[in-house]
Amino acid sequence: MPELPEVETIVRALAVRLQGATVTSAKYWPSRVFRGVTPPPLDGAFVKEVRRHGKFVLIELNRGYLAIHLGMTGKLLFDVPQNKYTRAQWLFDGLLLSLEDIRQFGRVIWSEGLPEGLRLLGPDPLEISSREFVTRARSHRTGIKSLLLAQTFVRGLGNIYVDELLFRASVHPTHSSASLSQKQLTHMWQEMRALLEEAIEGGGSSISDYVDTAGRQGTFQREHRVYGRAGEPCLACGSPIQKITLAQRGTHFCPVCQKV
DNA sequence: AGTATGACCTGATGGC
DNA sequence: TGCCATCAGGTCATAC
Repeated sequence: MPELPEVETIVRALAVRLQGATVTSAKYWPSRVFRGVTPPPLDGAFVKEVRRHGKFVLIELNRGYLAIHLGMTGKLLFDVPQNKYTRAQWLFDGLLLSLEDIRQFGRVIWSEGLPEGLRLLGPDPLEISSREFVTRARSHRTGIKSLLLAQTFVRGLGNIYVDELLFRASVHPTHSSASLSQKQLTHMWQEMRALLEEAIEGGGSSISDYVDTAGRQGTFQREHRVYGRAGEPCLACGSPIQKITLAQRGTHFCPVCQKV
């Protein structure tokens, strides 16, 4: 479900309410999200900082790091009662935070240092320089869509925003990354920043599951130009948006505006 | 290094 | 109403 803009929206809300708070209690229900390793109770630990690391919500406590990945259907919600999809609950000075995850593709990682799985990710799309983006992209010879989806290339993009980005950059999803010109990649870098900033501004995209910590939907789905618009006219040229399967992911693009 | 495929989970939707 | 297939904001692991 959530990609960079959705996680950023969640993290901003968490930061406001959790900064400096103390964990009163923590409860974990057995589920796949822990991958066999349940975090310790954490009673008395306090929150130093909450930030986003790619698609991970990272809660830095004085004793270590709680990293939460929401997978496809994960939600972090304030003040909701426990239900059959509740995987964890934390009480922060009387404020209840619940992790719900229907499909259990999400993950909760506890580590005293920054978890290795996070350290191995590529640079943040909002922090990478244009030069580095161009250099890195040209050092691979895979298709541009699969490269942008690889969290080791840049951390935080997912299926929606990659499709939207490639449309804005007028690049076909299967175009080889190595053979994109410097000009094309620089343009893509600019569009990437603009897209993500607009999406954060809109509170992310809600297609089916995504809601913020207050249970509210995002609004950026209204601005999608190709994602979920198969068969509808391209907003630039009018030809029908095409949907194909690439790397088992639904891929939306305009066959006229996005040439190989 | 790349790509292709299936696995992991549960629910919603559409066709018959 | 029921059954079946397909699809879904994401990784992983394995095999060529």
